[in-house]
Amino acid sequence: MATKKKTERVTIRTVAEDAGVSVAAVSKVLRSAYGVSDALRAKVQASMAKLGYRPLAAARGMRGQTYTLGVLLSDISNPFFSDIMAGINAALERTEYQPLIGVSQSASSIELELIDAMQDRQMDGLILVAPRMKAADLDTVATRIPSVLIGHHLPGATLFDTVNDNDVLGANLVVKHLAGVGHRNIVFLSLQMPALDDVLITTQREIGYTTAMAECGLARYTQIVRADQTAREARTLARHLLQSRQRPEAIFCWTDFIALEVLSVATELGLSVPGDVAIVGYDNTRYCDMAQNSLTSVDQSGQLLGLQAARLLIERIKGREKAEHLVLTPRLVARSSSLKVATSVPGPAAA
Amino acid sequence: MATKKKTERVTIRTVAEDAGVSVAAVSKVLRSAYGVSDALRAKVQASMAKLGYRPLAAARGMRGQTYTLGVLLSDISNPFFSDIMAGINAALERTEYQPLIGVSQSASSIELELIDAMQDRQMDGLILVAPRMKAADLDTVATRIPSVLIGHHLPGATLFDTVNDNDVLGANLVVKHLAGVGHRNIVFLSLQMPALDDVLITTQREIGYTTAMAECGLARYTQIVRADQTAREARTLARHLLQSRQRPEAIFCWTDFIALEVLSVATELGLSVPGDVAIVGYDNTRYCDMAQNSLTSVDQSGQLLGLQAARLLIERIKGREKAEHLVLTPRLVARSSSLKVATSVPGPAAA
DNA sequence: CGTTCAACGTATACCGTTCTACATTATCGA
DNA sequence: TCGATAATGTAGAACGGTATACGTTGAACG
Repeated sequence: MATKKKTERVTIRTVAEDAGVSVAAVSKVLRSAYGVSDALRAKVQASMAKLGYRPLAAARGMRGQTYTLGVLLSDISNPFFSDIMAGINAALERTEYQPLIGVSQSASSIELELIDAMQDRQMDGLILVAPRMKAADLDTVATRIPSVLIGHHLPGATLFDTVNDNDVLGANLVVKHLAGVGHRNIVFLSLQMPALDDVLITTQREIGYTTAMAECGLARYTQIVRADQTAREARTLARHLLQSRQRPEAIFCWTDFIALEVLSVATELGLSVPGDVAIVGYDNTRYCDMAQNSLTSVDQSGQLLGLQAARLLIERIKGREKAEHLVLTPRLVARSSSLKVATSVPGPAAA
Repeated sequence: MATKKKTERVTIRTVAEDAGVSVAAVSKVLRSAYGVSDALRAKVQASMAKLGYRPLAAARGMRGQTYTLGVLLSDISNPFFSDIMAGINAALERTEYQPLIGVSQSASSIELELIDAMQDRQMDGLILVAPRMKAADLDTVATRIPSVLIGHHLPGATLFDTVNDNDVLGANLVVKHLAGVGHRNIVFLSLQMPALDDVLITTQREIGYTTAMAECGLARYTQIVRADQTAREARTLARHLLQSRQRPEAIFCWTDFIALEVLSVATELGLSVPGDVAIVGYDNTRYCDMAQNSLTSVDQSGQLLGLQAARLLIERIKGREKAEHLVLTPRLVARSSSLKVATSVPGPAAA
């Protein structure tokens, strides 16, 4: 009982001593490595349980793995990301891996710092959600740490895996739906980007929008406007659009949060939705289904995206070299914000 | 140039060699420890910059600090938490500390696992946001790792600091406001808890509600109903309340998200808000200000809470022993969801 | 009955820091 | 000029794991 020092930490050595085996044997059990008899394993596990031993991640990190995965989110306030996290957590539930989140606040400089920080902390793998950093930086990162990207279209990438929803199709569905209920002057409210880049989901959605408009014979109505992430700028832009002489018949927003702001501005201006203007969002977050919003949106199961990303990452950590690129299929959820007139047939309410 | 091994990692030794000093000297510079001349510091820093040296957290963790702080969130989908994170990030901006988030999904078992995981990873400090774990477990954690709790009322705690908003006052403001515009039958929609415990913010709000009702002479109208975190249960309960014979004149919800669900149900039932029923939320998240919601709420500056918590944590890591307990003051933001009749004077819209 | 070889264990170098204990100079007052 | 003291720098032992390189068995085989 009375050991010399007080509050002695339980290390692999303590366990070895208690079980009457070597340190290496304990380590083998821990890593479920080759060359351990059932008897020995049992003995060691008994000792570990008895002593309440927990391996120290820092020490493991010095030579092997840390069993920690880094998740890079640009902004936790977007409820879509919480779906992704739920999927990641579900996938890692029964594994030894622990996901830890870093928030980049949508700034590419912070993004890089954060990734460096994760690298310094010897993370075994990275899940990057809609990163904004340069392609070259991304490659650098991916060569050092197994990485999976969500919301980054680069099917030719060899250094990392990607998991995406088909954003071109998603935007396509929206335009077809709006055109189907008779709208022609459909504006796409997109995200302000430093440069148009095919890897970005917003660019993909712009492509889907433009293509679909052409396919519907509405090419001459094609109009893309862009605002940054802030509610403020989206509102200014929305106000401008809604008060202009030829007010759009429908505004399709790149993400739900922006659509909700547009809905707010329309309401303030005394416009009826969808009577005066139809509004559509993207991501089908929980707010869409609330009756005061009843926002048509595109469902892209964030949960599934997260789950698959985590699965791919584990595979990659375990040694897979060949890149995989998953593309899931979106689904339109029509609600009353986009139906033509008072023929409004709202989708079934939740609960 | 051509060293033996390829892609040699830049360690403290590489730097020492390059600068022509000892390893210990470099370490001293890193830690800005005592006994370094300006000349030496300059030399070392030049080498570090030249070689792009970054200290390995795992190695530091073996001996000293990891410069990593753990943030425990129950659920990232609540936008209030993103405000808290923004505050934490702001406070740590210019420091060496890196915050990493773990999500417990509101389950106290996961909560404990997560804290163990953070402990295994040698986090220097913990910020726990509205934890659900038992007091004893909390004490155990706090004795091992410097901890600050947000949204946990325990002004007598000696092992950790707390940062809170005055929830009793917040609920008080709401009741006074509602009573002021003539409501009497005010129901409080609270959170289902395993047991009533004064440390919980919801209990505090219940107390504030009950007290204020009594103070307003409305004791006989006092009614508290409780639902769990899910939208489903909140909706069921809301439907029940709104369809009952004596429908409440006002429903005060413990958090915005629930209030928005209640608003949704009310809208579905064809009730006018605030004409038929007033609705009030808590946290003043971004959704409150949207015109379709225009939800009266209590602002408790999550940003400030996060900022203060991070500040206190750093102090504690640096050695402060005496516990500090901050209580901030909430502010009511009245919007049209709670005004008596068509005299509705909506608050100024954003932007 | 020797040889081979898989199965099981062990000893120990090593990972990249921190930090104590100590060595070597300057600085300076008497 | 001589300690005494402060200032600066170094050597090297930890920290707690991992994983390589071996040593020892015992069973199977020819």
